[in-house]
Amino acid sequence: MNSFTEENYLKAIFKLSQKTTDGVSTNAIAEALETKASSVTDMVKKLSEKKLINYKKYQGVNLTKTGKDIAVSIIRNHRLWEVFLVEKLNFKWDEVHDLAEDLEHINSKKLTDQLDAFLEYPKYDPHGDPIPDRNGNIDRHQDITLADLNNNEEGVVVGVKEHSKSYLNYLDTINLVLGTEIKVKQIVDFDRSMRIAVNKKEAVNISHQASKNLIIKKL
Amino acid sequence: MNSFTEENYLKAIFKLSQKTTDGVSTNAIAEALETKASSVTDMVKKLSEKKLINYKKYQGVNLTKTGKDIAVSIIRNHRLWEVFLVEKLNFKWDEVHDLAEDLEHINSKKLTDQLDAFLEYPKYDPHGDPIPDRNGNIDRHQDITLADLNNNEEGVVVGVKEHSKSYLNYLDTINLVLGTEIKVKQIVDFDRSMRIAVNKKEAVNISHQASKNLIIKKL
DNA sequence: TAATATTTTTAGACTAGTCTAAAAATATTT
DNA sequence: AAATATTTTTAGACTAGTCTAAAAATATTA
Repeated sequence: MNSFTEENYLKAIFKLSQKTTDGVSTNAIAEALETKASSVTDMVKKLSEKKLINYKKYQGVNLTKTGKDIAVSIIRNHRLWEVFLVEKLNFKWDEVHDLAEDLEHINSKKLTDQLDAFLEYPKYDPHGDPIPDRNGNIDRHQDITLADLNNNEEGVVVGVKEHSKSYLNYLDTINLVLGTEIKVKQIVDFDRSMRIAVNKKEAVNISHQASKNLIIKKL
Repeated sequence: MNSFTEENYLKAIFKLSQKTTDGVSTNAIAEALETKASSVTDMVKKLSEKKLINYKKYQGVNLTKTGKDIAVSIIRNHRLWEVFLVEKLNFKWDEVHDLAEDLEHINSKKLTDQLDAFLEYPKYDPHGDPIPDRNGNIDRHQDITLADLNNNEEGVVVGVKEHSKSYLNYLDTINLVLGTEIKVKQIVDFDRSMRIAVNKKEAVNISHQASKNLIIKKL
């Protein structure tokens, strides 16, 4: 059995290793977990002992098969709980992250699989992130963002790349949720902000900072 | 915020204080939590510092108002999660304790209350234990057990006093679940075992050990 | 009430995880 | 390639929670 702390390290390493080809650096882990590099070194030695990661001094780390399986199953838990909270308990999409962060560590294959069935095998969580299936397969969807669209192109919101409360809340206020249809009306050269039509109705202005974090499926 | 460990101490102290008029002893807590008396002394000092219990050396402890509120809310969580697991995720009543033991520490008033609503405000958990309401009121039901019934008396199973997997599982095998009707057919003087009719059908034999842990409402 | 048994507390040590400060290794710049 | 900057590791200390062994307090028995 692994502690919550160990599990959080594995999850962070997994997510960081998605973004890079070679080993995940000590500093990157430290930043992700808001801890110090020296603490990371200590933990990384421990996880290496347990054969959950491969580690050579100064070389960064990579997950082993076992380590990756654990990380993915925690992510599966996290996303399923988020669906539960939103669909069944009426939480908003900006309220569920912290709770799911706790719930994800409840360690029971049976619980996870029964929850999955109860929710009718959802494919995506409330932020559009794909939910790994019980074998750990993740349906990686492509990364076109609103910022990649050209003038007059249309798309549907399928996810977000930024999960902060403030961002999600802002999207809510301008009626951008999963499934919303968007058409680009104007791209402002100066600051790369966009004027967009939301669900064929009102045209709102959205900053580049905001548009580049909105994952879109082109229509 | 309190650690899981602190919460488990509060819960144990609460349950022990139900069974006694005066202070809960160090040894009793140690036994309940399967730890050593010296560890209990340490923790008891800490909880006393935090004003969650009253403690005077060698005198045993009692919960303060705040400590009691915390303990009750954890018990509320525990029992609501048990209902969820059994009603919604198809767990058996002998499978839910350990999971609920983890889930009970997820600390969110909103989560608890939404779960309560989702489950339609259940009054009892799958073992017949009363669920405290959101104000912490517990509907203490009386303690008549099957062992208290006389010959030819009838009752309905409303709970159990023993929560071990093996006991619950045994009850299942002889079709004794919540709501089962029982009639006492014979009381064996020698070992105080009973011959009982279950749901007006088959007559089975049940030991005193087993009958005294079955909470009954007389008919 | 004196002797003995039991319970509780104290003292000091251990583990997991964290930190700061300094040393060692690696990377970057000139 | 030498000098400098950055990253990573080490060394040693701290906290929460636990333990063993011994001392102190309380309870029981004769």
